[in-house]
Order: sequence, then structure tokens, then C-alpha cells
Amino acid sequence: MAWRRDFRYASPMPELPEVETVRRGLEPALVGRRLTKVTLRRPDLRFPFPPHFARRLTGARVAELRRRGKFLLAPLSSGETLIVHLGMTGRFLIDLAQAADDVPFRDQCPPPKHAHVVFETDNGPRVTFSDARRFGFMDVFETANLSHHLQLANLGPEPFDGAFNQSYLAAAFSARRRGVKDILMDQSVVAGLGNIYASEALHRARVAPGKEARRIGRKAIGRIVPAIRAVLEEAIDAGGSTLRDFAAANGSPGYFQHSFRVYGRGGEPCPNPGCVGRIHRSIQAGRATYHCPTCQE
DNA sequence: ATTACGTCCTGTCGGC
DNA sequence: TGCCGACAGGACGTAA
Repeated sequence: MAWRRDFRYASPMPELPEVETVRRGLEPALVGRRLTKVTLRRPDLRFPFPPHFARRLTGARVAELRRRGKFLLAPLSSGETLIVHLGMTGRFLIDLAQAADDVPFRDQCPPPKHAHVVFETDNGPRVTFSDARRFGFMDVFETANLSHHLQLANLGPEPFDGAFNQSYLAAAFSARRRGVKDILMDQSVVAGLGNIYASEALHRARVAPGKEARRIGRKAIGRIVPAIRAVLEEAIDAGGSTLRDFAAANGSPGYFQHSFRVYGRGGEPCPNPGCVGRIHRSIQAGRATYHCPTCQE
């Protein structure tokens, strides 16, 4: 049947690794192809679509697919760039049926629930964006001025960029009274970390998430930078293997299920070697936070 | 400038 | 069995 969910991925909570996985999965479906038809099935997501959204995309070719923090960026041959944020539940479904002929009555099949935007391409699969909670959003912006786009302009460095280092983080932490986890989730400090990977990184760095950022010592900051990179790298690798598994499994859904060391593990023993503590769940800045009070200080 | 908090949205899950 | 509240959370808007 049409609207097959043959290719469906993205974790329920897209942070940098999940967005990167989506980018890699979407690349073969979109890059180099012309958008022949764009359909909006409602006037807004988190925000209203910009004026003439569908018209500005239609006919343009997707030059490449990039990622910046948690944003997907698709520069187009028209001189504008499609900007996508997945929010909480945003996901792309790739319809593997190449042409309408491949699927009888394809156009009579109902679209999946929450399918808000449909992209048709020349000789490529149909790509559908669905987002149950509509925390995601899309925008179109002049590529030459992309760095002035409000949401992109305020993003901090990429975690893998050399600019994100110990002295940078020390400056970002100085005089800040907010909890260190809260600071790491601030997209203007570093781009791409959310609630899950901030918790995971701090556990690895053995720093308590609620500790005031200004009270984090130099040595601890020195552990946080590589800890962030390690958790993100591992998760990106897990996403990559999900994509490969999907390709190998010929049609089975490729859900991105990465396992976490502390997130969602309240009451379980701390996985750090030699630590006898248990993972503690608390609420910090309104968000569920997991850490080991024994080895994170 | 910095911080805290409410808000949006709906599917899922546990308890009764 | 069904209902109902709690929960999940990124980023914005507002207020202090």
C-alpha cells in the first residue's frame, strides 16, 4: 500500500546524533533531486510556515543536506535554504515506491496520521514529514544570509569543532549560577545537546548535573569536552548501524534505539567501573535528570 | 545580562 | 474494561 513506512527512523527525542542519522538517511532520497511538488496538510507546525512556502520550494533542486546543531539544512538551487527542526516527534518517512505505478491505488490510500508535509521528487521517493506533537518547524531563508537567520545565528559551536574546547567552556561557565546540565542544553553555548546526551556526558565526566556551572573546576571542564564528544560519537555510530541494518533487512523498519547509561535508569546500579552507587532521578530546570550521586560531584 | 518558569502538543503508560 | 492524570521535552515568550 502507499505511504509505506518502509523507511522510518529517528529516535523519539532527536538530539544531534539522531538528526545526523536522519540527515544521512535522507541524503540519497533528496540530494541532487528536484522538488516537483510540495504539499502542506496544515498551515503550521510549531510556527506558521513562511509565506509561499510550497511555491518557493517547488522546482528547486536539493544541492546538499547539512546539519547544524539539531537543524537540518537543505540548500536549494533557487538560492534559498530549507531549514527543518524535528522538535520532539518530527520524523521523515521515505516511500520506497519509486513511481505511482509501483503501488496500485497509491493515491487513494490515506496518508499516515500527522503527515504534515509531503515532498515529491523527480525520479525519487516521496518523502513525508510527520510530527505528532508539532514541536518541529520549517522555514525557508536566503542561503547567502543563512548565518543571519534568527535561530541559526544564536547557535554555539558544534561539539566536534575545535572552537569547542576547554577554555571556551570555561568562559561559558564562568559566573553562571545555573546548573551545568542546564548550561550544556543551552543551544547558544554548544549546539546539539539535549536532555539525554547532556545527562550521559556529565555521567561520563563524573560531574553532578545540578552543580553550579561557575563552581566546576578546570580539570572537570577538561573531562566534559571529550565526554560530550564520546557520547555523541557513539550514538552517531549506533545510528549509522541502524541505517545499515535497515538496508540489509530489506524493508524492516529502522528504528534508532540507542541504549543509555543513566538516562531512564533511575534506581539501577551505576555503570561506572568500581562505583557502588545507584542512579538517581530528579527534576532539574523542569526536566528529568539522571545521575549517580556517588561518583558524580 | 541572566535566570526561572509557563506554554505548546499528543501518544503512552500506570493506577484505580 | 475504561478513564484520568502524569509524563515526555526543545525552544520561545514573558517576567523578574
